[in-house]
Amino acid sequence: MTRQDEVPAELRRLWGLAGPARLGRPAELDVASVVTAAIELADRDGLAGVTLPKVAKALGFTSMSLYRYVGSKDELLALMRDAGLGTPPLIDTSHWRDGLRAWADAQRDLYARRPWLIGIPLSGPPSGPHEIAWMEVALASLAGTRLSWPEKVGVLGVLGGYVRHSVQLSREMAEGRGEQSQASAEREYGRALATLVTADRFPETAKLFGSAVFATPANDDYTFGLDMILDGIAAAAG
Amino acid sequence: MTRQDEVPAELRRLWGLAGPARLGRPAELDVASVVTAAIELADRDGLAGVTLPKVAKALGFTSMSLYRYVGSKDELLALMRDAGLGTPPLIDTSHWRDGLRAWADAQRDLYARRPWLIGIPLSGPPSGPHEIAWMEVALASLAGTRLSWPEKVGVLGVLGGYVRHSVQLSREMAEGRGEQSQASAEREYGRALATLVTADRFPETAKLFGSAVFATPANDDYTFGLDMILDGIAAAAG
DNA sequence: TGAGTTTGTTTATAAGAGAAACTATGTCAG
DNA sequence: CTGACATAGTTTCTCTTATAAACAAACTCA
Repeated sequence: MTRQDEVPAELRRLWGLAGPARLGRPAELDVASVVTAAIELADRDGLAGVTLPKVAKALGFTSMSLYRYVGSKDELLALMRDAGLGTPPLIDTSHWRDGLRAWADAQRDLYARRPWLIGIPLSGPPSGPHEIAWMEVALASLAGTRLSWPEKVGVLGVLGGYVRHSVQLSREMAEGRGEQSQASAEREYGRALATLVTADRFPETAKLFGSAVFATPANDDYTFGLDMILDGIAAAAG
Repeated sequence: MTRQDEVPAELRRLWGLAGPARLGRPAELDVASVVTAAIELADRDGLAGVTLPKVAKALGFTSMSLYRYVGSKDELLALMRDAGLGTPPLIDTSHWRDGLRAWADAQRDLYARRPWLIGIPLSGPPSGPHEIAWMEVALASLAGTRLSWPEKVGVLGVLGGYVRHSVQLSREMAEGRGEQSQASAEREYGRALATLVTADRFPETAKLFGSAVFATPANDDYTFGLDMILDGIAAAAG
């Protein structure tokens, strides 16, 4: 029955256990509105565009009013993260490999849609309802395997970390090819770098730079890496 | 011969291609001193302790003087990252699996010694001399395999991302067990969370939370995950 | 109706990033 | 040897941000 007392305020806000106080001046705002406004800002201007003053202005209030709802900016980020994750899609978890692949793909799509999610440093174990819902799907996929709990956690870490990392990387590369002016700057940067990475000091890397890897679409790389990890899991989980 | 002209200033600073100007007032500082001072601060106070005013004070100069050497704070962070990586240890790269494992372990040690390295968001492809030296070691390990260049890059991404992620995670857990007062707070937090993660909504996660995973040392998990990834690479690389 | 409570605002502080103008100190050409 | 020029470091200034403290406004309930 989750007694609402004894639950830290931070968790209560994460799980939406607010319950409007019936004493005192009635609230015009609530946590959800604040978080939604912040997310809209992040969707438009990226994480750097999210500041308490800006969120407040978007809502038509002063910065300080937000502190009645979020405690600190870091907490706002945590709330944004959980709300931004949203409810995971329905995934068939009867076969661990297909389940995990679908899970990874869904996360990838999500990160592509909300790049700023990656920018929020995850501090602490998963604790928001959506975060845990995602975790539940992955754990459900692994339920049939003979992995121990710590091993399952390890698998989640590898897989989740990979998706994050992969999206972040392909994002950076895409930015490089973004605008015309920046593209040429990036090209020049690459050429200058190539002159510094000489074959005598860095033989393999020099070969790599000579192979025009950084021009290929990163989609195949993602699939390759994912399969690699799934193979690794297969070796451990049977 | 790496013509120093045409190389962007940022790269020139990263690679130490300064060459003291022989015209005008002689410099009392240089990039290396600034970066060293910043790293000392980071080693002591973490990344949050690194601000331009503080670095400048540590050197006995004003904040603004630093801009003669680093361009922006982000660039300072990039310089710190490369310098903080340092030269990779000598690693036997004749067998890819042993080579990669040693590479991963070395990175792990490094991150343990300089946790703030993980906090610096890596923006853009590897471009500093040390960063590239590390990459060279990993690529050298993979030289004997039949992987394509994009596949090799994929392997590096998975492995490097995993080490980062793993260290970051174990670090967070260690912080949780840090001080006495915080430990109890953390415990209470965990108990409260456990009441929210009910078996009806999150059956697998509830079981996980009931298994006291978060008390185990994370070292085994690291080895497990690493082996898993190496197995995956083996499946792809022969 | 007034005490207690909650909300939003005002005001203030402290910090940081960075721009612009200025001063100090050197080289070199004549 | 002197002035033009270039480079270094400083001073001063402007924004922007997070957040604390005190306060005013709005509501409930005894």
